[in-house]
Amino acid sequence: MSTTSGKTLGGRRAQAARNDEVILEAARAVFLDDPKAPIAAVAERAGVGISALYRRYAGKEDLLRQLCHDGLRRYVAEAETALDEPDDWAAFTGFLARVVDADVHSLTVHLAGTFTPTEEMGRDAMRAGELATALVDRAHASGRLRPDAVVHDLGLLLEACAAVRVPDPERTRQLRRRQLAVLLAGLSSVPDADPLPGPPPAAGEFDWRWRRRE
Amino acid sequence: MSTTSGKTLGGRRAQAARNDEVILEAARAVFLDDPKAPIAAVAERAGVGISALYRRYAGKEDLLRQLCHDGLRRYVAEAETALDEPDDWAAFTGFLARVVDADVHSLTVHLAGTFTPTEEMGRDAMRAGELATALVDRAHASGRLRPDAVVHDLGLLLEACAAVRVPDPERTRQLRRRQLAVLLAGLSSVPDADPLPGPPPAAGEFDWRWRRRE
DNA sequence: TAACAGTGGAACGGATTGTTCCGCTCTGCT
DNA sequence: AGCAGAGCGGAACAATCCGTTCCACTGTTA
Repeated sequence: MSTTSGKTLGGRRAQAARNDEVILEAARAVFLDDPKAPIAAVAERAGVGISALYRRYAGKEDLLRQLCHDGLRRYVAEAETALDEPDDWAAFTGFLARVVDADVHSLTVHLAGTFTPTEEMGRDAMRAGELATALVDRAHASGRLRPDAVVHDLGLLLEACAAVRVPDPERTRQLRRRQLAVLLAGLSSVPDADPLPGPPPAAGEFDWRWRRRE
Repeated sequence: MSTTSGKTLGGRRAQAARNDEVILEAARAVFLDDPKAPIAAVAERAGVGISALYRRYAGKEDLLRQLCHDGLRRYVAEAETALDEPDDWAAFTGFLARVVDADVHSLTVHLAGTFTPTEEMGRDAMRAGELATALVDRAHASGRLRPDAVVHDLGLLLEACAAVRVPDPERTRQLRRRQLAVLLAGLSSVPDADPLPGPPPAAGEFDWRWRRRE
């Protein structure tokens, strides 16, 4: 299976191209499960040698950064998709459901601090914040979101869902959906509800992970 | 400051007795923050040498086990206290608030798997389960808890609250209270609510941590 | 068939950490 | 007063883990 030159690659090249995918997928799975897993675990899971990894990424930090950036882009993409939805409340809940399903939170927040971020990531993170605010504003406008909920309550909510984790991934997804349902019910407007306690979560309070830890 | 013999200990003995407390407190603080912190971190935080630790505990595992067991007993004690409360719903919410404030969840579930448990811990864990069930039953009886909530939803709830963590402990407590308020609102009965999705959390699904991991 | 991209995996060096050990201090008792 | 030893600090040790490098090998491409 060889071509003299050009597009459809056979044999070795194809295998290499496929490895690009396999490795990224393995890395995602492994680091989602444990943010400080050894890099060898990724190679093992991908069914490749360590060289195959180092051929593609300068080091562990590089891999983590790319993974995290991908997650961030996914978050932005889902938010943009959601903003196309005409129904304000459905846009809000649909966005959250998709972000929770994709475990974007573990990919972004939980990986932060393990690498030095790029400028572009900073820009994307800012954009993510704006989009989230827009979604929350619309949810407020719909009257279905309780008035004392703020944008940064999303951080709490996503953290809560990401914290649910059992060995089986599919079961994890189900339980997270349940958790999300409870949280959304709790964030819904009801006639005579006690206001949420304490100063609401503020801007910088969840970014502390981004400032290098270990 | 010396006594010929007897009860009020002065000097060295007193210091040692005080260290018992100081060390346990330091261990609690350190391991709550990071379940796999090095044992030296505990000594440093307590302001003592490593010897002071090894004089009291056979090893790291011993310390962790004791810490976890203490947490378990605290859980049981709070549950028993709650069951004395006449108001069913107040008993339920009060229990959760105290358990969340004391961060009992991090002390028990998050430390499990780092040591081999004793039989007594097994018994206490079982008792904890019974008490929790009693509290949930009473909450159901009060009509304030949505009918499709089950005991093991408490596991989800506690996990969600324990997941909230910022550098400042007091602020962490505030944010957890807020999270708890949202979750309790979500678990409250409302006339025409969609049922919670998915198979509800079941008995063995959160005990998986107790079966040794790393 | 010669060069080489792509790879597997052993090997290395540095870092981390649980535990032991030794010497010191200060107490409690005679 | 003086001694035996409880209590302690912290260096030292051994084991482990992990990121990265390196080299031999394989199949492909030209």
